[in-house]
Amino acid sequence: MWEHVGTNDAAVPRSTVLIKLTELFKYWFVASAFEMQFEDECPECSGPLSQSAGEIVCRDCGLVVDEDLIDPGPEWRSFEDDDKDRSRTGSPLTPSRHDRGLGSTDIGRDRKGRIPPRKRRRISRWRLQHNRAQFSSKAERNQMEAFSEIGRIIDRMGLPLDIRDTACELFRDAQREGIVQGRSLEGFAAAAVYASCRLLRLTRTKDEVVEVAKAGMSELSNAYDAMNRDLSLPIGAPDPREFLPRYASELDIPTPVEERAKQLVGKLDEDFIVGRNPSGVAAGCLYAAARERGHELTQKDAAKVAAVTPVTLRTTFKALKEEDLVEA
DNA sequence: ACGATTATTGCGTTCTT
DNA sequence: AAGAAAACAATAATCGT
Repeated sequence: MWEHVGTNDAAVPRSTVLIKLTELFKYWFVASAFEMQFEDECPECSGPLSQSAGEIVCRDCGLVVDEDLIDPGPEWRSFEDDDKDRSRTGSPLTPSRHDRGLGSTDIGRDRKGRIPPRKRRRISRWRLQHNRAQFSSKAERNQMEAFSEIGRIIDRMGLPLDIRDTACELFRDAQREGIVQGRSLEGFAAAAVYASCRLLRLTRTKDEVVEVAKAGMSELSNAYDAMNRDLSLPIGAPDPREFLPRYASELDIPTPVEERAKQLVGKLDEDFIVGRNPSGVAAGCLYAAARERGHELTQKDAAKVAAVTPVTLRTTFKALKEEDLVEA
């Protein structure tokens, strides 16, 4: 729906005449269209919004701003690498389907029992063979398995759909590189989700993914490491700041305090941060900022949302005190 | 296997009511 | 004075290399 703006030139045929009147007018038009696209922000944390299936959620705090929308339908954008082909014929290309949504046919079941038994058996045999014929290789079957697992994880974690799409793309790439061989399929599904969260700056911890995934921690790590290495993803160590919006939202911490916490993370010595649990650092700075601004927050609660102990929170709080702006 | 970080537990101290 | 919260210390577990 929003992605339509600016990509579909044919959608504004009547305006084009007017637009040509002056260059100025043209720029105004483009600017206002752009603004319409992005003017909405999260009422709670004023973070960016994202549209998932049937609802609009905040990318930072996960607040559901609007739901039960009309499904925007197929996304008319190209999923090819070149980004050139925006053909509007044929079925929509969906990356989360093993065949990209092309030529899928399902033979339904007879729920009402109106088809005579003889015919029914024949139909059921058709279905079986038809479904078998859909997979020309083991790889395709694996891909479908992985995609459905990815979709399940995304759903359970309440993540936006574009995360799912890039996760599916990542899995494709991994498969093309042949690194899935001999490793857990579920692990790769989980790893793809984790990696795309990292890529799109919606960082979650591995633990959070493992909790809902079918894969265990070791499977995820194996797959993720392999992907990171062989696909050379541009992912470094997670920045503590990436956790702040979510934690702040869960603790009902006002935005200015969260901003202060972000600032504190930035002021922290780089040597201190490396090798330390980023979400622990985030919790420590959040706690420090809250105490400084007189916002009620105990170490216990702050540590809890970050899934660390008060003791680890304290180490960064202590460093904060020793180094600079935070009073005892 | 090793060094560093974090978790766990227990306990005396400080702050709040 | 009582209870909660924060600080401290020692040891076990875990992580990264």
